Amino acid sequence: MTATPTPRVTIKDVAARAGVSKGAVSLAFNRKPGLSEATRERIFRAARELGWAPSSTARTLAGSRVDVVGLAVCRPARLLGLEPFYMEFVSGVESVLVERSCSLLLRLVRGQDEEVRLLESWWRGRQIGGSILVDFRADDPRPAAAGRLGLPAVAVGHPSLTGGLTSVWTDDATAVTEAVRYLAALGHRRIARVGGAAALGHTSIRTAAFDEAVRALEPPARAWQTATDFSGDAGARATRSLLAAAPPERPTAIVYDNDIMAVAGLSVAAEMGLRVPADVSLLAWDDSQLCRLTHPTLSAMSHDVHGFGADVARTLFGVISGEGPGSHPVPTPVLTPRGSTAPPKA
Amino acid sequence: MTATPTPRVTIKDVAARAGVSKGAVSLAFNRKPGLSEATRERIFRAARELGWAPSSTARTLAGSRVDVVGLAVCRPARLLGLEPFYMEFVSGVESVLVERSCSLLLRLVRGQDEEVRLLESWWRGRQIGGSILVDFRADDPRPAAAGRLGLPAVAVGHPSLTGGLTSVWTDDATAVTEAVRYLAALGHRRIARVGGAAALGHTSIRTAAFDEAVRALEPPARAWQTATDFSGDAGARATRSLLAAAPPERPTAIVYDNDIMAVAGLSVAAEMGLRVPADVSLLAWDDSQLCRLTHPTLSAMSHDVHGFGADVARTLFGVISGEGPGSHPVPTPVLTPRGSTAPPKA
DNA sequence: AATAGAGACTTTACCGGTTCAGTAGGGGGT
DNA sequence: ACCCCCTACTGAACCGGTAAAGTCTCTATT
Repeated sequence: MTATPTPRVTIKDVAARAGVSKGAVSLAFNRKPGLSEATRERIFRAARELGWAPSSTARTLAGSRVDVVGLAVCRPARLLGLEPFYMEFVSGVESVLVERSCSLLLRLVRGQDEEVRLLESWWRGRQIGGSILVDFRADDPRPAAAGRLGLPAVAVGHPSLTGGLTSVWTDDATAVTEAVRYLAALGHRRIARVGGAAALGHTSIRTAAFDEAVRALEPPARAWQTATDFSGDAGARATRSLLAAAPPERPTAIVYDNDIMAVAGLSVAAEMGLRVPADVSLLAWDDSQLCRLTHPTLSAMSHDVHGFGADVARTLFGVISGEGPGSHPVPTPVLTPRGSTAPPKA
Repeated sequence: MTATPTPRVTIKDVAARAGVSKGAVSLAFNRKPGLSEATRERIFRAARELGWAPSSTARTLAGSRVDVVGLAVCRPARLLGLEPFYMEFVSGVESVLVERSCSLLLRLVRGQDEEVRLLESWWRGRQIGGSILVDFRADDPRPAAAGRLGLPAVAVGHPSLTGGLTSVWTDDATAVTEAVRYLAALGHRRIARVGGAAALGHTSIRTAAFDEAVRALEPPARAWQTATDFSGDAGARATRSLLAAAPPERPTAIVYDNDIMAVAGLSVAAEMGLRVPADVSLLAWDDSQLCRLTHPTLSAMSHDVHGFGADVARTLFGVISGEGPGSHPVPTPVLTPRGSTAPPKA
């Protein structure tokens, strides 16, 4: 990409116009001491008149801050497009970045190794000042890589998964437990869960919590769990196989790990001639607008994904400015009952 | 954001290890003539051994290419998250950027003025080498801004909207016409369209084409059109009001401008006790996985959004490397009939 | 034998900032 | 009147590359 002969205005022009050296302009724009109020004012006026803003490229090269935050996402593109989660998360992140005139460098990667290489090259090339890490797996290589590089990073995921990195997480275990208790309280004793990708850490956490929660029920209940790839198709397949059994062997309630799968489940139930919620109750996760667009509307474990993204970004700025590792829980998803859950019909 | 005392390896280290000057290293890495094959090889080996890659920041500052592409999106975050379109589009763009080791700088903005300011600051600060422009409106200020700045840009939208910029577009008019003819061929004579945001250029194009297509029908048909904000809620409201009328005044087929609204419409029909497609046919746009997850499945005007994004990115590289303005149509969306369209019941 | 020209590098001057060691000028203390 | 210190600012080096001009060595030409 070649440059165009646009007459660039640089710090030198501003300095000349204000009648000072470029060092002075730099001091002014970085709010550092050593300038009189009058000079400072003059410099800002000159900059305003010329429409100048410091070049972040030059700043970066000169060794100060890097005002770009990296986000590598490793999921097949088609899935990504569908999951309302990501875009909303990104918009939350953005909302905080904008306040600090930072930008988001986004990259879709195909695997964790690629992601590690990317982070390394971003960081070593000073392209980013820090990074957000999502979708943790067991034995994730990223915390070690971040540590080795000294890359400021925030991990989105439970501390048990994020290898000592500063983490921001929702308490999935508690949420799963709440979901199970809610369904049990409605009278359900045959409860299934259509989980997300088995390789993801938070899926394991939810799986364990679900088992635990069902085991704790009194009177005892029957449980089913499957893993999927989060896609609607997988959700549909899982639902079909769950609902294919005759009534005593068929769950009366199904919990899904995202809302796409729940939507798919709803349609499978309809296709099989089962009424929701009379014959089977459905409970979605990651409540997005989608859950209110179906008929019946979907009950969901909902949380504020936008706010979540914002929290993550804020936390990252903390890490960048030197805060030690920490663990930041965000509010647990709350149960939002709608039309898809009800007591099982006798 | 402060730098960490990571021992950076720079071009100097590579030069020293290969026993040449840094100029030589630069020549080698930019595949420029003037080096013997042996030296070139030695340099690459040294770089590989040290794990060095040129710093894109320094490169940018030195005045050569900027390997970042900008994309500012102006839509409310909640909507964005829902529209499968964007993430899929972005993933298509990425797929081409990755091949050329470029990155995507993404920013959500709240208005066109903000976007113009952003583009200006990105470009003047040499943060981007070019930009993708989406969501054109009437009298859009962006083509003029891009022209004034000399910013290489590709406009996603019909040439009539994009003010002389190189454009990549789908032929919405033809697609709308095809949709109308298809419904008419099924026997529908009362056809409604739930359009997108009225301010967007492609919405006007579709609106005009719809009018035109309906007028051309023989025997004559009755038509309705509304504008929305693309949200599911708006789609639901529009559908409700369309279906509230008694049969002779009620459309027997509805076309939606995206799939979210079609899903919402489907649920409204169910809620009102109308059968799809027996009582009313529904046709979605921007076919995503969502359309196959409902019951009945949604017929849709589908196109390859991922490929569209890739085309846009490729075109942008063309513009960046100096190609003059051009107009690049991509394949027209094709009708994909599924379960939500059928002849109206007598 | 002198000269030109090409090939293979090296040197050097930027790019647009930051940073830090100076330095000029003014006020206070003795 | 002299020294010292503080404030306010300047100048130059540097960040990690690129690019244009310069140097040196060889070979081909006249």
